[in-house]
Order: sequence, then structure tokens, then C-alpha cells
Amino acid sequence: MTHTRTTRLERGRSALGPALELVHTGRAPTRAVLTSELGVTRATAGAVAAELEALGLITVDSRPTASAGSQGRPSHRLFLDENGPVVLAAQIHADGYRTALVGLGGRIVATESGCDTIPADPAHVLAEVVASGAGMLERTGRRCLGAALAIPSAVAEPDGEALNPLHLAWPTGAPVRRLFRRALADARIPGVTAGIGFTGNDVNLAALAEHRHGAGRGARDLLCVASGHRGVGGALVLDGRLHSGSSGLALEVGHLTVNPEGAPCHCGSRGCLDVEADPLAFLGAARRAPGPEGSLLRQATDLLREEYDDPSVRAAADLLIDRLGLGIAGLVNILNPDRIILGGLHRELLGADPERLRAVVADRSLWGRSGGVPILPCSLDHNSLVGAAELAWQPVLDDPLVVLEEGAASG
Amino acid sequence: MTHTRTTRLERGRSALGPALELVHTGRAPTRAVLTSELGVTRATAGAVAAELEALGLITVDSRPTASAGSQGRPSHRLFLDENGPVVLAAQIHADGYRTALVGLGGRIVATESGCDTIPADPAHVLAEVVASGAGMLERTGRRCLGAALAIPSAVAEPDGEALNPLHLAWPTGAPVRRLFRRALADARIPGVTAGIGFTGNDVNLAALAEHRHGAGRGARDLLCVASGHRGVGGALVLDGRLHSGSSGLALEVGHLTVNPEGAPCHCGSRGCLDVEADPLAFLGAARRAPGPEGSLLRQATDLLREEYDDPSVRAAADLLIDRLGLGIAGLVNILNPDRIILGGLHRELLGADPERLRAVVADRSLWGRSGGVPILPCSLDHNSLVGAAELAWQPVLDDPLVVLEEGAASG
DNA sequence: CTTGCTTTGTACCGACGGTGAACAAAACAC
DNA sequence: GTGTTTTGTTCACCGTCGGTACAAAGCAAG
Repeated sequence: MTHTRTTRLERGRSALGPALELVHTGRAPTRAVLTSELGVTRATAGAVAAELEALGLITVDSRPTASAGSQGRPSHRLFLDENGPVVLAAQIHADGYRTALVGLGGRIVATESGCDTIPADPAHVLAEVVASGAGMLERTGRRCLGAALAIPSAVAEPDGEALNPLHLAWPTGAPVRRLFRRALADARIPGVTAGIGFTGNDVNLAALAEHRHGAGRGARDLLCVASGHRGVGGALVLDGRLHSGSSGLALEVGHLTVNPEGAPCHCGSRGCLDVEADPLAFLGAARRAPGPEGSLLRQATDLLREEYDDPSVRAAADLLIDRLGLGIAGLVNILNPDRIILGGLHRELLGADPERLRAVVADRSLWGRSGGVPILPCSLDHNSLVGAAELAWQPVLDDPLVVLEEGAASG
Repeated sequence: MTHTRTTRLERGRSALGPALELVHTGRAPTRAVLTSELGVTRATAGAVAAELEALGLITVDSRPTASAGSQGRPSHRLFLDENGPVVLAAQIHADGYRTALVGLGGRIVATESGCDTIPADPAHVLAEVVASGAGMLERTGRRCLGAALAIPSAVAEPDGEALNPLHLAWPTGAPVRRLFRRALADARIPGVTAGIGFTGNDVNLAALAEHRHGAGRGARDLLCVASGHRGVGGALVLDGRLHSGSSGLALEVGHLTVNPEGAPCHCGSRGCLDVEADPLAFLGAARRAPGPEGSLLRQATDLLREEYDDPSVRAAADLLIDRLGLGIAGLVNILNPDRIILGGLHRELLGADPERLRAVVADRSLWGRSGGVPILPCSLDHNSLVGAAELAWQPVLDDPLVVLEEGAASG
């Protein structure tokens, strides 16, 4: 009993995790490339693939593949098991929440959204979120291996308090991770034990998702900047791992100075990115008052898309692009990423005038002339949600044999 | 012949490198703690230690240790072999150069300095530097495993050009790494092949040295800020590895805005850290003209130490501390390090009024109130030099068996 | 000094993962 | 059809590491 456990935890095929990660991120479509990517012999790669298949995580298609092309015996193709286990991912945002069951590869199996107005009691919201997930699990009959939550706030490590849940009407410092774990424990979802239940900042998790499955694939040092409702968020993925700082508070980029004569900010300075390049700032620059319905992001996006011909809108867009570019240039000087991805309003601004933004960044970053950093729009739907799922999948990617634990509890 | 080679390169005791690193950084004083730190059995740790001893890298002292204290059989103590191999480290700075032979553990075995005025031809300087190192190797009879160079300039990866060797009178973009390697190859130092010859920014390497052997030991995310002559440099060590960005240009912190009404900077903005918090700025704030002799750092340091009673000097120090604190706070918001180390003039400013700097950083960083980041002065002599040695040692720390290569070539 | 107790080092065995080689299989080229 | 190329599979061998048993070296108590 204990014997098999220790054996499994400490030894175990060391290539199992890397192999699953390669399939998970789409870098190992066949067993042959899995062999070369892992740097092992064909025999080992075969054993690893067989073991992952036995764990119910991938499928090995040995039938003759129709895809021709090169010479030699065609390699067996590797797929993520479409009926394999899932994780429960949830996102809370200004307009409500969204939950999803997410399989390996960032595949959304089922999703729900609800609750337009978020009550001030986080425990209540989280119970509703977990109930939504439990319902989807019930209906789909999937096995659930973990759960994670994305929130629009800095998340303090190691305990996961929400430090600035500004547009959630939640109390500052709310112990969101603990509340989420308790909600999960109360719901008694099979497979999801109280030990699981990660929580992270939504922009951080979006960056993680884009890095693994979206526009950030292949980047080594990936910087993401996004603005969803109020303020500006940043995230950084280094060597495939999210850098959230020693206490989870890294990449609070909102207080870079981008306009010395700008509006005062609650941080004590003036002209911060937070108040100069978010949806509200855009509406203000275009001399539109924020309307009562729809999120600020939606109002700003609609304005940008539908009235870009209007000179005042265009001027506002140019102004925000210049400020955003200044902020990004500052980050480039500090972080020197090899790719930048923009989300939310900033994605729209990039779409409106890509050249202007790239020119500003190249001009104001120290070494911008030599090449320039690629700046791309984010490319995934629900990327924060998928990123939360990545968080929940991480233990499995680190050691796929964990799926054997609690195996009897699967629903 | 080739058999042993492949065996050595691909397999080999996986714990060998980590074990050497533990002894190297002083975290494994005895075999017992080596066992627990590595998380292996006593038997394995014993075999690993014996192998490292056989490689001539460490010595295992099995004699009865005089140090008593705890109960039970005293553990064998582990030392770095004092007569073991060394690497050649060199640093070029505004006042000349310094070379050293550095053993494991950052121990400087021999050192030389020279050449007060650096000629404009880097190849000439590097030849002189290498000749100095070769001389020391000759005299000491040590075996040399590698060589590395620290320069006061951003170093572009992957080729190692000096991008802004401002106070060296070297041409911008000089291929320093290539020139250094050529100088090494020309000198035909046994053991140092042309394949070795790393180059890095001096502040980056100082940070690496402080992380492993100095005030940064134990930090997970370490930020260093220093000002030596002109401008301000930064460096970041994440999870024990230097983060120099995708093209080596990270942590160019000199162009953070710290004084919106400040002096114009060549980057196009105004009030940049570079021109507001370096030795020249300090002299200016104290209304002293830079003198003809001694580096700017020395002049500023002398002024700060010897005339701190002078109100104008004290006011200048306070001003620079405030500006520096603003810049550091910005970096804290972006990087969220768990420790900060200051070098050069900034180390002196910290020493002059530690509380003022810590207060400014805590006040202007977003989450500074909750604890506050420890800010410490750097603690090593010649930390850039030791950091360069770390670079040269890295291949050995990654796989200690490389010392067997070129073994016959040892002098 | 002798007898425990505790901690560490060593010798040995067994388990197991991975390599390497030989062989079989599945495609294309001629 | 016969080669050639690439891939999958089987199997023997080797090395590393875990685990156990035992010896060694100190302190503590009598």
C-alpha cells in the first residue's frame, strides 16, 4: 500500500510529465516528434506514450494516417483524449462570472455564465460558481481533477487574498482562495478535494493561456498587457512559467508614469497608466460620458469599432495608443520580452492602428530600433478561464501519475 | 573512448551538479545536510561526495571534527578544494581593468589590476587582460576551466556585443565576446578553449555574485540596482538564474521617470533615473563641479562620507535618495522581488540614511505597507568579478563531469 | 569505564528506468 | 516486385538509486 505510493511519487518515469506537456501544448503531434523533443530513444517514448494512454490522458492513433508527405513509415499520431478528465475553471469579472469544464489542450468542454451583478459577499458568489461547475460535471459525467479561479485583482501569495478587487465590491483583502476552497469542499465534487483550488489574477492567467495555446506559443519571455474595466494589468511568462513575484504582486504595471501632466492617481503620483489608458480614460478622451449599461470595456470597444471615423474618437484612440506605447516601452526596457500580447481595450487599440503602437514602442524603448518586439493581439476566447484551467492542470503536467490518486472517487 | 563519453554526457549521476552547487554556495557544510538538501539517501549522497572529491573539486574531511554540539556521530565536513581548478575572471570599468583567478565558492585566488586609461581599441585591452590572466595562471600553476568578462555596458545576446560602452571610449556595438574569445584563443591558455569566454553586464554579474555568495543568499527574486560612474544599472536574479531578457537587454532601469520636471535625457524623455541618481547628479545636486582626478563614483563617495555634515551635501543625498526610492518603488511594483541590493553610489546613499530610502520605497510601492522589501547594501568585494567567475563556473555546476574533458591539457 | 542512545557512514541487494541493438512493419521510389 | 527510409517493438544489459542491515563515532547517564 504505502510501497506503491512512495514508488510512484519519488521515482516514476521522469519523462512522463514533459511528454504530457508536449502533447498538451501541441508540440508533439506524433510519436516520432515526441521522441525527438524528449531526447530519448524510440523505445522510451513508446513506453511513455503507452503509459499516458493507459492513464486515460491521451490516445495513440496507430491506424494508417491519411496524411502523406514524407517518406518512411508514418508515425502514430497523438491526441489528447477527448473523453478524458477535465478541470473546473471559473472567472469572475465586472459583469458577472463564467465557469467552464476544460480538458487538456485548453479545450473548453462546457461553459456557463451568469449573475450580472456580483454581490458584495464573495462566499455567496463562489458558492454559486461552484454550484454551476458541479452542475456541468453532473450533466457531462466527466471526471474532475482540479479547480481554479481567476479574479480581476492582485492575488497575494501564499494565501491568495484579493488585494484590490476594485470593481467587484468585495472587501479588500478578502481571502478568496480560502473561500473558494471551502466552497469546493462544501460541494463535495468527486475528485476535487479541498487541497485543490488555485486562484490567480485574471491577466496573469490569460498570459499563461496565451503562452501555451494562443498567440504566445513559442515565446520565451512573454509580456501581456490588458485593460478590462478599470485600470491596467500586466503579466509575464518566463521560460514557460508565470512570474507573479515573490508575493504574487508582480506586474502591477498600472502606475508607470506615461503622462507627467496627467490626471492625479490614487497612488499619489499623476499620469499613471492606470488612469490614462483604460476604458474610462478612452471614453473621457473621446468626450463621451460612460453610459449606464454595458461594461466600460464594451462601451469603449463599441465606440472604437463603430465610430472610428469620428475625428474625436480617432484622436482619443491615437492619444491612448501613445500613452500605452510609452508604458509598454518602459516595460520593454525593464523586462526585454521577446513577444508582447495585448488584451481587452489594448487589443482593440492595437487593431485600430497597429503601426502607430509599434512605432511608439520602438521609438521609446532603448533598443527598439534593432528589430523591435513583436506586438500581437491575444487570440483565445476566454483566455483567463483557460489560464485558470492551466493552473489546475499543472499538478497533472508535473506528474501525470497523480491521476491515479482518488481514482476510486471518480463520478 | 567514445563509450565513456556518451555515458558521461547523457547519463551520469543526476545529483552531481546540484550537490556541487550546494557546496559551492555554502549550503552544504557537511555530508549530512547534503543528504537532506538533495533529498536522497545517505548512500547516494556518499557516492556523490566521493565522486566530487575524485574530480578534485571538493575535499571530504573525515577526521573527527572539533566542533561539537549536537548528539550522534558527527558528519564529515565538506570543503571546496583549495587547490582545485580556477576560472579566469576579468572586469573592465571606468578606471581600468581587474583580473582574477577565482575558485569555487567565489574565492579569489589571485588578482591584478592595471591600465588607468582604457584605449579605444577593445581588442588591445582584451589582449592585455588575457595576458594578465595567463601570467597569474603561470605563476600559480593552477588549472583553468573557463573564462568570463564583465563590462559596464548592456551586452546583446546571443552574440555579446557591447551596446552602450559609454565610459569606455569603445565603439558602440563592439563584438566584445568575440574579441575576448579570440584573445583567449590567441593566448592558448591550457584548458581555456575558444569555446569558453562568457561576457556580461557588470551589474548583472554583481547581482549573480551577491545572490550566491553575498547579501542576496537565499533570496528567490533578487533585484539589484547600482550606479558606478554614469547612469544607473539594474539586474534581476530569478530562482537562482540571472534574468537578462530575451536579448540580454533587460533591467535597463535608467529610463524610469523619477522627476517629471527633471533634466532632459538623451532618450527623449526627462527626469530619467539615469540622469537623476548617478554620481554626476549627486555632485551637481551638492553644487560641486566634478574634479579632474578619480572616478565620479569615488568623488561622490568621498563627498558623501567626508562632508555629510555639510547641509548642501546632506540635502543632495536626501534628494537622490528620494529619486532613487521612486525608481525602486516602480521596479518593486513591476517585479515584486523579495530582496533588493544596492551597489556603487546607491550603496553609499543607503548607508547614509537607510530609513529614508526604505520609507520612500514603502510609501510609493503599491503594497509596500504590508511588510516592505528588505533593502541591503551589497556585501562582496569585486562582486562583478566574482559574478563573471560564476558565469565561467556554470558549465561545471551544471555537469561537474566536464572537468574530465581536456584533462590532459591541464598545465 | 561501561552501557545505552542517537546520528552518520558503508556495504549490499534489488528494483527499475533507459539505452542500444536487432528485428519487424509500413510507407515511398524505382 | 525489390530497395530505401522511417518508425514501432522486443529484449538484454547497465547504471542509478532506494532500502536495509550493520558498523562507527560521538554524547548522556549510570
